[in-house]
Amino acid sequence: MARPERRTVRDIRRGNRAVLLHTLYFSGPTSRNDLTARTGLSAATVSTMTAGLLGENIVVEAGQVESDGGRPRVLLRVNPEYGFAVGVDMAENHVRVGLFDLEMTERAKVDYVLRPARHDPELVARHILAGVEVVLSDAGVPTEQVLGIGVGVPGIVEPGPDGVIHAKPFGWDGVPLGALLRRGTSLPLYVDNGAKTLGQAELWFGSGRGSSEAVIVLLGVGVGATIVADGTTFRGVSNSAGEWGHTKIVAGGRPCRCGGRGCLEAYVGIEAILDRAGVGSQGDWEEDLDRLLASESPVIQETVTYLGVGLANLVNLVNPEKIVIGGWVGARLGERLLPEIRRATAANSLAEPYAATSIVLGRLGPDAVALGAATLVLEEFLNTPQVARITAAG
Amino acid sequence: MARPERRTVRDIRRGNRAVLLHTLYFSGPTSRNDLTARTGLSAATVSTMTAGLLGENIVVEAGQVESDGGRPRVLLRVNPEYGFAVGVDMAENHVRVGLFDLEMTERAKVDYVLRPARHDPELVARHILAGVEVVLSDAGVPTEQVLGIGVGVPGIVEPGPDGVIHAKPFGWDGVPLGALLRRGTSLPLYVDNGAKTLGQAELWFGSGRGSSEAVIVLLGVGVGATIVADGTTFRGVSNSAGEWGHTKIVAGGRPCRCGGRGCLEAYVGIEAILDRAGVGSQGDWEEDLDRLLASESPVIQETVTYLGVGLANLVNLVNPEKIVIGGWVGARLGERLLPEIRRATAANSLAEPYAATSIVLGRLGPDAVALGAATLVLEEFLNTPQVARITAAG
DNA sequence: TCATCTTAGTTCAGGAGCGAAAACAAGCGG
DNA sequence: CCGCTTGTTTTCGCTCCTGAACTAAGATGA
Repeated sequence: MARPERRTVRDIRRGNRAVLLHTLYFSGPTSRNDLTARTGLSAATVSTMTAGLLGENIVVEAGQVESDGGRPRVLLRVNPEYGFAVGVDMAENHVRVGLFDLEMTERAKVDYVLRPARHDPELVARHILAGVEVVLSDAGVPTEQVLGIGVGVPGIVEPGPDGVIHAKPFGWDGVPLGALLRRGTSLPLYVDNGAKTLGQAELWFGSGRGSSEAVIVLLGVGVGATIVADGTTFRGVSNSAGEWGHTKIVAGGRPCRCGGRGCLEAYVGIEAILDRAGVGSQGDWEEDLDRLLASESPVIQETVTYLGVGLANLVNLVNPEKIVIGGWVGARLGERLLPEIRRATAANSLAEPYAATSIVLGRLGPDAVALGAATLVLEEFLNTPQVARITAAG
Repeated sequence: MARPERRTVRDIRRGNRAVLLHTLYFSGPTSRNDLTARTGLSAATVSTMTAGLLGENIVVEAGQVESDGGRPRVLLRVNPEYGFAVGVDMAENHVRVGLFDLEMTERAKVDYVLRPARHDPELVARHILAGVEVVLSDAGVPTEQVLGIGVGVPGIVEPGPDGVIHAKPFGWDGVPLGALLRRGTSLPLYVDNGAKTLGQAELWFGSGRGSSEAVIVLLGVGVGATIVADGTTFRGVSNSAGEWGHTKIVAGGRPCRCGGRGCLEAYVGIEAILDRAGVGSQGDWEEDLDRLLASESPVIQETVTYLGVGLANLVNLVNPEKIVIGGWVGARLGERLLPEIRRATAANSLAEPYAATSIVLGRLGPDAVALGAATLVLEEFLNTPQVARITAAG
């Protein structure tokens, strides 16, 4: 049962401020006049509210545009330099730290290679904290201007302030990465599963843009998904919703590294694909996959079929408007096989939900995880724009 | 991306009124004093708001309770007779119409048997409309006091005002049942999938009570699910989310009546269970199932395993707090095999989400579909309590 | 019996919001 | 320089919620 919450008159203000900021952010330079139309707020409210935002330097003017014989419109936009967000992509073999302005333009970045089996939590945390220092000084951004740090990690992230991670293939079971990081910084921290941050990125800035019911799947070493319901990431009760890679598509089938059998990941994860093709996994996975795709191996068609089953299950269960295929394996497969993937999905879904879904490729490259992690910070900023933040600029 | 909506000061009133009504409804008789604590609203607001609700006869007094030496508390509750809701269960072989008061006590009901292959939409619509007449006159409730009619149907219901239904095994493809009904009544209509109305009933009044992240599965002739996210039924983009029965658990497996292969329903739907056991489906399904359960057939264990796979996929993908097993097949299986079902689910889920989920049996009997359909009306009433409804009583 | 205590519920003044409309601003055309 | 058009700000009235003062209603005990 839905349990609505009490509201007070101040919530209106906060809420409408968020509406205004969202609109301004996603519509780009907009006049006050346009804002009244787009938000449905009265001109009066837009006026006073924008005055406040301008005063706080959250919003800046962005030129004028002449109007049909009358007073020209003054364009406004979110000040991209009002604040910055750090996005961290912590993956199986590297830690990547990026600094983004509010328009999500990358201002600096730094990479650390993780030697296999060197996933010591302390070491990773040190890498991340060092990375933050580096990108800030490279870009000349003072810490006070950073709105927060988002971190995308493999595995399941418990809800709660400590950012506790469970990542089997990693050897992490209950590592409180958030707590480790908080020892080295007082900035707001957002730790989330990497598939979810990638999903967030594609949803806001990539192929998912504009959808409010969508699924973004990640095909890489691991297989995961972000389910978007009503415009926000669906997390379930303990933040692990979307573990698509370990749903079973062949009861009792191939063993999976999770310990189970018949998982989707045991068919369409990169290791599984190469293994099924009998390709030695000693070399470079990307090269191996490319060679396999270039060959006429029936394993390709099988992979497409299994992927179609997995996607069809999402179509039936989630009924999304859009499915975005992301991750580097997804990109390679999709590049050449998208029509076949669509056909395989159609063959395994119910007609009505399939007809309502469009299946597309992700648009963002390998940096999507870090970008999405930074987007967590942006999301918070747009939803609850501080009123009393002290700005250095201005 | 979440897109907040503009609010005006009047929305607060409406919203808080809904908060108050929800609290009153679900907490039963409650004093104003308690209401301030439970809702977080100030005593002043509760006072004026309840005065309004009392004046409109939506809320009535329900006795007093003495307080430790001071003025006794006056208890308030939603007036169960303020309005009534009709709930219709339209199934493969019957149409059942029930009249419920606001407390969801059944005041009258009537059944019509549908002869197989007599699913003429006009006929069904006539049954429903006749049924409404009958229950109203049986209970002596005038039409003006009816808040709406909810209808639970098999198959997929398109969003939109016409209640268009797609139900393959039924021979209905694009039947606008809502529009047909509207020709015979001007009451508000809510047409929804039967698995969803059952889910709604279990969520509000059955085993799902209090959960805001849950899945209610329906095991019967068909197999379906209601996914509850943030306290409300998750519908996807075209209202067909939750088609769990046709998700694939064995790629390329047994053929299903939907035309696909390897669907869950082709393993745990009643026809599939009996078929796999080699039981002739001529007799009564319920008897057949009971006999099968009493036997030592390995088909039972297989069924549990397949069901476990299906449930585990829900656990991994949805990460619910609770899974409620409903439907008559679900009840029979669960009665004897719940521990085995839990084990099978555990064996196929990731540890973290499984640990967060409790798997329980539904508590409502065979009338849950009709009750849930009526609950659609109730939900609307609680969320947007009319301000100017004309009441006969009072 | 009645003053006092305790808890419940109501009323009122004050502050915060929004919206409609009037006022003001800023170009354009003549 | 004067109207005209369009964009933005200000003014004013209304609604809402809240805290505090106030009233209501029973219990207690001298």
